[in-house]
Amino acid sequence: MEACQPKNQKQIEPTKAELEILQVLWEKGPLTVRLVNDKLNEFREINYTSTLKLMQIMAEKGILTRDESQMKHIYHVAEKEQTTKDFLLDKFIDTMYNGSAGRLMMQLMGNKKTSKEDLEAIKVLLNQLEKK
Amino acid sequence: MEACQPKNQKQIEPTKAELEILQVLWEKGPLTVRLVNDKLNEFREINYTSTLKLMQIMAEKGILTRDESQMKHIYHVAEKEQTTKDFLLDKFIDTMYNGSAGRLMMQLMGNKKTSKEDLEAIKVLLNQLEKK
DNA sequence: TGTTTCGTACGAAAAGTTTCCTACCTTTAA
DNA sequence: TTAAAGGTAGGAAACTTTTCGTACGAAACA
Repeated sequence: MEACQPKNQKQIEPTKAELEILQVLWEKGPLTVRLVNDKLNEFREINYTSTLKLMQIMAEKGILTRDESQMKHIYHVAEKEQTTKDFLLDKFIDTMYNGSAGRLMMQLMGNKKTSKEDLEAIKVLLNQLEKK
Repeated sequence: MEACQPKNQKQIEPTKAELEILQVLWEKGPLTVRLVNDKLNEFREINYTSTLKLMQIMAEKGILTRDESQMKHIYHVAEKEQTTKDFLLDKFIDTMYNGSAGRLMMQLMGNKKTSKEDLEAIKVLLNQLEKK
């Protein structure tokens, strides 16, 4: 079987289901399909072969790579987690805040989800950035 | 024709194309299909009836309401812009940062998209929040 | 050694989303 | 008063994404 070539083009945008799988792999590191599927089933019912198929497609697209040296293939995330997250964050900011990260910040600061600790940490970071 | 009832359930998640339309309406306020379509065509080719259909579907789903008193129906966003954005932001934080707004903050602060002015504004906001 | 369990591969059905054709009505303008 | 322009409605085609059935090979085990 051929090695899976990542398409040499701009960042690939994962679908919703693909993102679920990425989350598992980001958290746990390289895994077999079985283990990914078990994890997914903690949240929702999903057939083993469905997860398999999805991960095979992701490998074709170049989102994942896999180690086929064992019978149980091991799937790895192809891009660095941070690279993908940066990309998705940018896209989110573009569509939701006209590309202004500041506006997103504003919304976050007013958000109940931002805790006191978060705000403290931000202050520290701000000071660090300022010194440079 | 019946008034369009928003489905009485949890927040509806707009699709990609629906979000495009929401963006136009958020920016411009209530509009006819024609005007929304014109705006969309500044970015990409899209047939008038496609936009019409989409907006009709959105009305059915309760994402939009419409004023049918004129022949040219006027479409309004049903939810407050901020409500929808809060919802989408929450979802984004959940999937990308395990629900921690702080982590998103951290990424933003390190991001090239956050300008000096943004950082300044954040500092001001931080101080305001602290005083309370 | 047979049979059960666990793995991959592949194709296609099912579901969701987007696009546009066609029909038909109203308004506008020649 | 007719033709053209512009509006809505509805259905179906096209495309994308998700799900799973079936086939078949390898490993585990009785």
